[in-house]
Amino acid sequence: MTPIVESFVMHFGEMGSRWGFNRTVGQIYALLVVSKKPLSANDIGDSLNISRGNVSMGLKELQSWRLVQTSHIPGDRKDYYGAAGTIWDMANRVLEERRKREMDPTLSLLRNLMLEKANTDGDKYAQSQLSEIHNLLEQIEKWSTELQKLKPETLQTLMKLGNGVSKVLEIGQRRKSN
Amino acid sequence: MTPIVESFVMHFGEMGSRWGFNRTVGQIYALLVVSKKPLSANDIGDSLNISRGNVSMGLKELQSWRLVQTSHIPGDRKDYYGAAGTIWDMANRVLEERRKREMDPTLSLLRNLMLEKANTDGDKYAQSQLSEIHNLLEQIEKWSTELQKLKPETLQTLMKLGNGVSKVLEIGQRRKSN
DNA sequence: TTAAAGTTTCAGTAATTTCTGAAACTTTAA
DNA sequence: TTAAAGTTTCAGAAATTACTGAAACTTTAA
Repeated sequence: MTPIVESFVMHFGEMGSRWGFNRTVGQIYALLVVSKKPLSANDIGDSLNISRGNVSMGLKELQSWRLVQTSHIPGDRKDYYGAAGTIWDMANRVLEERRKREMDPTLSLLRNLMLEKANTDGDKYAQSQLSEIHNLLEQIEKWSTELQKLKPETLQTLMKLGNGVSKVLEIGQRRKSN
Repeated sequence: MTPIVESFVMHFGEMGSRWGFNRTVGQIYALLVVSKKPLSANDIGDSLNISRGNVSMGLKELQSWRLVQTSHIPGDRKDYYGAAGTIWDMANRVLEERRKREMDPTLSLLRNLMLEKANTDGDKYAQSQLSEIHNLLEQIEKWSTELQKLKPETLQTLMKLGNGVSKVLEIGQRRKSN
């Protein structure tokens, strides 16, 4: 690894835990992203100095995130791995996976708790708070799911619009009420 | 704690690490959110069965996220803690803090690496990938910052619009080109 | 069908993160 | 000014999470 690649890979490793995967997984993915040609599991282990078993676990995890692609070389039984899709796809996958892990379990718990009978005054207050959180989370979840369905270009337009979005919204509102 | 409150608190503890803080911090915050009246550090420690020191650390952390509010009772020296702001504020704080922790360090590293001289062909490819990631992150960062500046109502309108946003955008586009 | 090449699993070890509890420090009523 | 009440800090213990390396398993060319 050249110094540039190495800093990038190490950084992704350190950030990994914040992004929802462990160090090794982050390093492997980073390495694949900056490698022009696909790498074998052994190549990866050698570059990163991690055990063969760990490489295998990491690749499995990345596959579950649909972030790697395998390819083959004729006459060679080895699997070769590369980063799947565009950077854009990557961001989508990460968001999606995080939604699943960070929001879905909470939404489901909140739904259950909202159905429980509140016996005390305290419980009534608690449930009202729970329901607020539930509504907010649900709205965010719905919205992010729908954003992901937009064509990347539309999303880019929207993002570039930034603050200006309120102006466009006003126009839309006006049209509606006319 | 009633069973409802307890499940909620425990769940927030478990989710904590995914949301960027540790178990205790999650539990404390959850407890404050569902408590009508502010609680003293001792109340919190007793309810959650965690050490006094740990409560103090947790509250400090929550304060750095600007998620708690202190209040006082006349003739009582103790600090009393409650959840700060609305649920909406909470979501904003969490997003903001996570942006800081999850994106800013990476953006800054990428900027540096893009300035490095690429000596090899591999490095050139790596840098081109880095720059793609950089651009995407920067766009997301800018956008999310601007979204946060919108009035909650505007944001709600936008969220409710969901997929329909593309229609409104088209209208906006048309107006522009006319 | 065999064996070489590759992949996966898993028990034990290492590293990291979190928590405790005691001690130090701070504040204020008397 | 004192001491009681409250708060903070921090070194070490406990719990959690990640990693290694060896062994088991799978695949396929010959």
